[in-house]
Amino acid sequence: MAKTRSENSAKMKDVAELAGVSIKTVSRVLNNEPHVQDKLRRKVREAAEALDYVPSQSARSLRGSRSYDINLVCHNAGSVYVNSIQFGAVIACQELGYQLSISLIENLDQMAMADIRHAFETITRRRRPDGVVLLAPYANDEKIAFVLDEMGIPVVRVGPVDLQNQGMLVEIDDYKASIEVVRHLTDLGHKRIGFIRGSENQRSSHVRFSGFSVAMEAAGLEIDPDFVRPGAFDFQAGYDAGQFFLGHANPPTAVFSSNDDMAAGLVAALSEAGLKVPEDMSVVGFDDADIATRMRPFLTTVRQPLSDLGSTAVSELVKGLSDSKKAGPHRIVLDHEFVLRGTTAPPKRI
Amino acid sequence: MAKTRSENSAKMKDVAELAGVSIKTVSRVLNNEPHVQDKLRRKVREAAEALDYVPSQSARSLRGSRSYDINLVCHNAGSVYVNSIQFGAVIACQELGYQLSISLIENLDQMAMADIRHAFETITRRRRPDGVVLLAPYANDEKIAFVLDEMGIPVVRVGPVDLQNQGMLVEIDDYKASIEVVRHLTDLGHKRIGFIRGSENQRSSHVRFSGFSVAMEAAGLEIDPDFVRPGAFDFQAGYDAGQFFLGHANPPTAVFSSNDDMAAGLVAALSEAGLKVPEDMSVVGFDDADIATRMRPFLTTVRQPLSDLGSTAVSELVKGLSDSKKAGPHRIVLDHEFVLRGTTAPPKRI
DNA sequence: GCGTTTTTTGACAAGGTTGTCAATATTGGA
DNA sequence: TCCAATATTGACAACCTTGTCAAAAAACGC
Repeated sequence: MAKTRSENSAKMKDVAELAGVSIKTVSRVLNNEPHVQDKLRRKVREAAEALDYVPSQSARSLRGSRSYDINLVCHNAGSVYVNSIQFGAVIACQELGYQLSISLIENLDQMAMADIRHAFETITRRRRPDGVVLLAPYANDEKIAFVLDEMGIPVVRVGPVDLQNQGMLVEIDDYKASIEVVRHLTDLGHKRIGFIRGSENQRSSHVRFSGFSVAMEAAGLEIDPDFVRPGAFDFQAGYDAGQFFLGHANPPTAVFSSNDDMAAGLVAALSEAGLKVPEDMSVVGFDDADIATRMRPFLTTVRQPLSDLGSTAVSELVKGLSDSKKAGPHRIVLDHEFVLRGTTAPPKRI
Repeated sequence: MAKTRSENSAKMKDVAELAGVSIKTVSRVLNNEPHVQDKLRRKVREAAEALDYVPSQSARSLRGSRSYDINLVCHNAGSVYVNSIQFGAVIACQELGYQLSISLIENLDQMAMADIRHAFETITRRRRPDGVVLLAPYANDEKIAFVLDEMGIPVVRVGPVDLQNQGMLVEIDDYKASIEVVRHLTDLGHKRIGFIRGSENQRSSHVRFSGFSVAMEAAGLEIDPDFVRPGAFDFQAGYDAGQFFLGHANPPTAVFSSNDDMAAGLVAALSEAGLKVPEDMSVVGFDDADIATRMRPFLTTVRQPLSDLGSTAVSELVKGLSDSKKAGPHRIVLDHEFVLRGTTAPPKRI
């Protein structure tokens, strides 16, 4: 079989000897600390390179204050939303010399404060991550925010949040995006516009709905309460909403769905009933998920730069760590993009 | 802001004092080592519980031979395949007290042996993972296998593999599943059956095709080379295949697609041209991905227990680690499931 | 030129665990 | 009952870094 594991990988001591300096100086150079002559700095770098030296994270994190580990806490590691953000986060971590680890927490709703604290303490103590990336819906959870703050762990939240809590936040402007969607529909001449909400425990559901409401009002249009359907961001909810509209005497001519999956469900329901999209009803989604271009016609939607959200979250976190002065409240808004495709057209009727 | 980071989390020393034993005994108990009286064992467990003790992974991995870290190496962290496996792996890791970290390697095809070795050495030395889970297409890569074996890192491969290399492997029986698919179609009366291949660099493409071929031959049916279309596991490839079949004078009455995404593309192409599935053409996919129940009609397909593949890979890896005797070559085959849905029916014509 | 401040460098301890090995307690055999 | 073998326990070193602090070197002020 293979050779025994450890091998003879170079240690800091070896680098120090080769460079003719003390171990501590090597440490300083490799951590980009000041107080080292440029000449020595170069020597050390060369020695490290020559020996193909890779520092031991275990030793680093045991002794030092950094673990070079960032923990991504999420709810469902199977969803496109989570996975795309995670993808960006992994890339950023690799570039910055960090390691991304994943933690799953389920059923948080039913957890008492003590359980939440326990869950995070376990995550945290096992391999004291330098920071935590908190994805929706946890990004907006007060209890988690409190526990993590209490533990002094830097956090970046991803997604819309309404916590008073200061801290770092990376998001897109869901509100503005929703307004653009409505404007697109009203520009086409729609007046009877429906809306499919997302999960009640996700802040984005509320923000998108509020953008929708405001834009409708700004356009001088009434919102028919019948046309605002509930949903949980899943295909079936969109399908159900479709069934409802099909049974309605005077359905909306356009529907804005809080996400693509539901929009696809809506379109499926309509198509099965023999209705044409966009001729009989215009549909707009949100996310630009895979399904937006797997359905026919392609879905008009709003693209969220999910992978950028993930990488930005990580790089902000890391940036905040090296700034000795704790980076204060901080909100980064990435650009979304309205993607005009085939599911929207002027209304046939009014 | 928050309290300072470290806090006063319990250490092994504290547990030892509370239990009235030596530190080493605590270590033994917590690692399930032999040579401890049951009475002491219980005492230590209670003390650890009372103090809410969580061991420091850094110290453990610095001193000991285990890092309690498992590294998942994959290519594209955005795909459903990868993400579902990863999901299972995270769950298993959490249960077993391990941490899952993710590494992305791109463009491996173009990497020289030295680069591959370097990439893995970096991954490996940073936080010496106890094992590596290698996903397709890397699971079948000779160079990676060689490098990891040389480094003495235990590996579990997930997916079909044709390496001579011994080692652990977790997969489903793609071959058998393909045969079942063909049998289903022939049972329905189909004789002219097409096939859409997957990426050439994925072993599963070849295995599924070979199952297809064998089953066709067993059924006494000819394979029309025209009906075997290329693909890369993506929606577009299926769509393209559909276009081809639409232009064919005498197209197949049924098509077996190497995965669901391509099957969906195929159905989309047919629907756009006004053909009905399954009436005009039966379609079978592979994977039981989300899209299988997002399209209409629902896709007949083969379910891969992806998340189970991930959790099994991790638990086998961990099992292999604790068996002092290196677990030898080892192949675990999980059950797949043929999922009969709406895209298959007897042929209208022969 | 000499004392003082500032910059650069290194010696040493410490971090929390596990491996080694010796010491002690227990068991078994005669 | 006593000695040998075995099972249990603990003392101590070691793992590889970084933080602390003091020493050495350089720069500065007069």
